[in-house]
Amino acid sequence: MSKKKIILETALELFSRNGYSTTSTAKIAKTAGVSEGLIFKHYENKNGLLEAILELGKEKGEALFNEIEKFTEPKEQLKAILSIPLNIPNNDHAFWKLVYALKWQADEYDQTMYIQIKQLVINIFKELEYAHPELEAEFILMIIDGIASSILLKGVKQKEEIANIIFEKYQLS
Amino acid sequence: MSKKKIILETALELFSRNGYSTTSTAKIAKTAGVSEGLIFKHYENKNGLLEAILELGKEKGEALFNEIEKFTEPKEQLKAILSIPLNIPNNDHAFWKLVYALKWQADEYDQTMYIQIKQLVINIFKELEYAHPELEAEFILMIIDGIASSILLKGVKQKEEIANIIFEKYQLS
DNA sequence: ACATAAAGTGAGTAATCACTTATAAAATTA
DNA sequence: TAATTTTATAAGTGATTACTCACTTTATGT
Repeated sequence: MSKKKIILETALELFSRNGYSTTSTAKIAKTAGVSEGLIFKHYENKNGLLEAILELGKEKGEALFNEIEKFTEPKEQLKAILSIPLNIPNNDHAFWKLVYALKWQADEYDQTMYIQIKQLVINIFKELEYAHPELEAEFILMIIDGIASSILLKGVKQKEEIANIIFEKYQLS
Repeated sequence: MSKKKIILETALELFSRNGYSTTSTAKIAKTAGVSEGLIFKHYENKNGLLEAILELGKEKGEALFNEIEKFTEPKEQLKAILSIPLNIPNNDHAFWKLVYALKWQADEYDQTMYIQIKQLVINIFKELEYAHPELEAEFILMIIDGIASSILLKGVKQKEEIANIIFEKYQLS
């Protein structure tokens, strides 16, 4: 693995575990086993390093989105969406924890992914002829965020059982 | 208001808006209109200042808890619990935003409030003869966290309508 | 009124911050 | 193989960090 990649992965790990602002470039360099200057050769500044990490994660989000659109039945799509936080791969754990933590720090954060998936959920509820598709979509995205937060922070043991409870409430089982 | 109190309120505001670690004691002093040294006279260090803020908020949590226990009917208690995030007073907004942000930074965070309220919800679901009271309790606390996060970060316009959607799903309306 | 304590200040402190620069080693190209 | 570019380092830079210290002002109790 190139030193450039090592820097990125080390930074992701440290940002995720200890927070962006409390992680110094000196710490990243030492942990990654490179000189501090190299960080600024490859990524022009600390924020550039963060953006490179987030850019890499965008592909993960889009892959997720495409996966859902494969399903034709709205109920199946809804099941897939509700299952997203329950199926976060261990590899992506650090990335999503960082994303969720950043929400609370930055003044503005990227909502394109949120808007995209919300529209998808609205359409699903329209097809299912719910009375208030927009509200139901907003609500379900809150639930998903709640589940994701719980998993990322505390770890949830009984993922299957939690999934069943949601599926029952939306008559998807 | 005493300068000690002004420091505390200024710090709460800045910690909440810009994050704990990115808020310097110099910035707090300047914003509060006091000398930087005074911060350390009243609160032994920066972390002590944070703890004083959180300590003050604990009472708010306990007051909330007592308010719920006043209800005798389990369904009414559940309604009250689900309404918590929807009824956060504007005054407490900064405090709760800080608490939620800190969850993602600190290695460990105080879970006593969570455990307390979880037990309350478990008992409610037992009384309502749900099949899996513990799981249902865990799930509903995830929902509450999701709603709270959404309100604190984005602000939710249609709080009433969101409340109705949840109440319908739990047959509380 | 006087002594003691508490509140408050402003100029320090060493350490750490993100970032730069000069220079060397390694890889690539001609 | 020689020239050139890329990768990497080590030792800096000024600015900012949390915190201290010597000192003054204000309040309090007898």
